[in-house]
Amino acid sequence: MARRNEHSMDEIKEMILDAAETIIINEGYPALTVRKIALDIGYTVASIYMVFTNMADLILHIKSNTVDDLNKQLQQTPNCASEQFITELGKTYLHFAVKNFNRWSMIYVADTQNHQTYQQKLTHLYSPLATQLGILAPDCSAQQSQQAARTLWCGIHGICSLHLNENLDAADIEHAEQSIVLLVENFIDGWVNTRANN
Amino acid sequence: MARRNEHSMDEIKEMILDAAETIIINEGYPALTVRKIALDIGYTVASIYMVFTNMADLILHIKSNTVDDLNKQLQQTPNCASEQFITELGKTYLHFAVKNFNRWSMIYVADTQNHQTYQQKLTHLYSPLATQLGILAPDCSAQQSQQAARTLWCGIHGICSLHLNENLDAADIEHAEQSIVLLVENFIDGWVNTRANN
DNA sequence: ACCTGAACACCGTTCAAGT
DNA sequence: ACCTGAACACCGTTCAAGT
Repeated sequence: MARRNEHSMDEIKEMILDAAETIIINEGYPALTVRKIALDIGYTVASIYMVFTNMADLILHIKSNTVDDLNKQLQQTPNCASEQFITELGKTYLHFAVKNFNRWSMIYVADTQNHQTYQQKLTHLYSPLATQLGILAPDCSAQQSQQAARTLWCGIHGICSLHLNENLDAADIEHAEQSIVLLVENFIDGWVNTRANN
Repeated sequence: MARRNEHSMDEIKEMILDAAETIIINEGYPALTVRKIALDIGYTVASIYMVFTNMADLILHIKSNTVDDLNKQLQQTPNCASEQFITELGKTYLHFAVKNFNRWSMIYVADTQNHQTYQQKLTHLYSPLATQLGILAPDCSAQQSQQAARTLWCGIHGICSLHLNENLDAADIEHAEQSIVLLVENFIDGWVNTRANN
């Protein structure tokens, strides 16, 4: 053994990330171990530390990839009138969470490694929401619509988080979706009314 | 050693829970280990398995105690007009989360051990909210106000969850509080308006 | 009956040594 | 330069054995 040179460092890095992602998808985040990754890619445990400083570093990369995937999905939401569009964004978020539950439930897990760039990615997720809220209340400042977007986004996330916490059967997903619709409709109703009365 | 008979089983159970809670408060959930608990109470690791079936069982007890404490705090929210009262409930939830961050951030962590009774405790937290929403919209059914309460509660939780995720400095707590106020006001505004128009 | 000590099968991380 | 094997310091859980 030693000095096989079968793969470049970048290739090994990719193999590790792929293997880790597969383990998470199939067996869940807690089942992820360096030893299992090493076994899957046919290298030793120590070789993983050639390309990642530690597990936290590896996990940050996976979380980052997940947020990228989520962002792409959100951007594919069909364009339509503001309120309907925001509801659709919420539904897209929910369905991503359901279909990618094990990966999704990791992205908000606190981590000492959570870089600024990662945090910015998370914040960027609801920027289309801010745009739409600005359109719905033209008199409000950019800061106000940004704040409202964050609030509503947190709300949507909270619904997904608590509804999917236990079991993700069809009935619970349906409830979550109805809850998102209710939240968005009432919030926007209040948001538009308050501006109109000023 | 062996057969000391210094403490009853119930006493040992209480000692374990106290020690575990202290570790969580001071060092965080990930720092909790059977070995650390055993060291703190002056018993062996194996003795913990005399009173708890496993770590998951122990943790469920701690989570349950936390939810009880949270519920007591919520019930002490001063009584006032419905909308204001709901806002105060949200603020109380936020401040409990801040003051008891390490314990609070555990209560929604999924667990195979999460019994029905525990889930019911979590659901019971927002029952006062349902009452108030019912008062605000007298024509709606109990099921509707229950659903609205869950939605709003999820929203409040989402705000706390995402705002306290990283750092809990004074500025971020202030932002979270403003966000809760914004969510509650707009949601209730929409909630009352929609009922009024029917 | 109460409690221990030691074992078992795991972890993440490191590093001298081999090619 | 690339990669390994073995060690280190941890985990949770179990159970025969001691008083």
